[in-house]
Amino acid sequence: MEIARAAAGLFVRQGLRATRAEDIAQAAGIAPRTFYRYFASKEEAIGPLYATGAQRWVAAVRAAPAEVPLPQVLEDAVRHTLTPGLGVSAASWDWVRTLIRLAEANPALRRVWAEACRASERSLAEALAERLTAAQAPYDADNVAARTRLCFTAAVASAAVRTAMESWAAGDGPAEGPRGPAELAVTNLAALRGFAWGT
Amino acid sequence: MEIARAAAGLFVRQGLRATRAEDIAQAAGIAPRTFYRYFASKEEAIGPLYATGAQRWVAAVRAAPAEVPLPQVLEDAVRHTLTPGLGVSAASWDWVRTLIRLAEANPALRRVWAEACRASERSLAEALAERLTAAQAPYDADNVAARTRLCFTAAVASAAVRTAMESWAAGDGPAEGPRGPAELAVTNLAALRGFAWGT
DNA sequence: CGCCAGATGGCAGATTGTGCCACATGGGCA
DNA sequence: TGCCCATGTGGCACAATCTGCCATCTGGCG
Repeated sequence: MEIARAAAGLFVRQGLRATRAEDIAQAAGIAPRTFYRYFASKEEAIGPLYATGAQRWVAAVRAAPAEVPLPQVLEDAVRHTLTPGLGVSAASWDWVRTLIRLAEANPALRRVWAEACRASERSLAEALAERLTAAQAPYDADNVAARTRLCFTAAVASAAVRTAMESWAAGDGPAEGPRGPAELAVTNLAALRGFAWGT
Repeated sequence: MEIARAAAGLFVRQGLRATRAEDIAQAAGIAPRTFYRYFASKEEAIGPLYATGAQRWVAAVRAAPAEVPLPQVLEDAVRHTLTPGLGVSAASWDWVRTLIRLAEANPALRRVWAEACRASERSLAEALAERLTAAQAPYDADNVAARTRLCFTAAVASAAVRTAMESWAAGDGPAEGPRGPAELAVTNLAALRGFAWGT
């Protein structure tokens, strides 16, 4: 994580191209060889920064009791994790915007971002599966149709947050208020009124 | 595209790790230097294979008249492009399954797949924007809320297809019939009955 | 024929990524 | 205390990946 911060700082300050893996290692106070023990490439170094926010969100979903209806759970999780001041400082949101823009601008980093989104989508799917079993609902992981439905639900929920983040980052609006990522995501979820969430 | 096929063949036959960029170049009958003129890395070489199917689908959506309701357009596009025999041979579907599994198994290739999905999602968003303007609907690309909604709609539709493909590829069912990718995708779209598609 | 634009590829070299082994640290155990 | 082992670290060499620069080829066009 220290490494990730060091990498992000260098990428922003001097560009992706101009920073070598060795530079990141030096900035993080480790040997180049050790850097490659943690990350397979220099781009991957900022992966953890992309992942943490999503992990908080999924954790919030997972922590919700199975009795609460899913749309409500998702909305609450969004409000609790994507709002400045709640665990994430306003300055951090500047970083988030910067990093997402960085990903937009660079193919190699965009892949890292895409992979992070995918990973969070997958862990959300697992969380949803747990909810189903917790609710005594019949869920057969071997059933192609059931699994597809679950993955699709996770993908839709995940996309609501992702597109909100990306749209917000592309513009220059504030991180809070009706144009902030949290409210944009909630709006997306609201558009899903009528979606068959799968009990 | 010849290059992509050559790369896929080598990746499947001898593994990603064991095939060097030079091998792909040789198999495709070009010089290593030329290979790098087309692709930034050896993994990227199979990107076109991931992209073509999605491009066909988006093209089908774009070709549909603006009068037809969007859910219907998406469903028709799915049936016309994801069904064996309609432009894509059954043998090709074996390749599709193999390539998706390859992506699942390898982080580097998974990123290429994720990037391809993302690219198709973006071009679908553009197609939807065109539909809106064609239908004389007010669409303001500078409006954060409007853009978010459009991107989200594209993401949801794209996810319906993507999760269908991935679920199908993960199992060993046939490429046609109710467990084929086309019907799985249609089922996903059906779950969106009630989704506010945005006129 | 001369010229140009675009595609190709040879070559050198910086950078990336990896296998192998050595060293340090710290905890458990006789 | 001395020994062993597990774990994290990093040096070193080397294969592989990319890139910049320039030479060559090819086809169209006046």
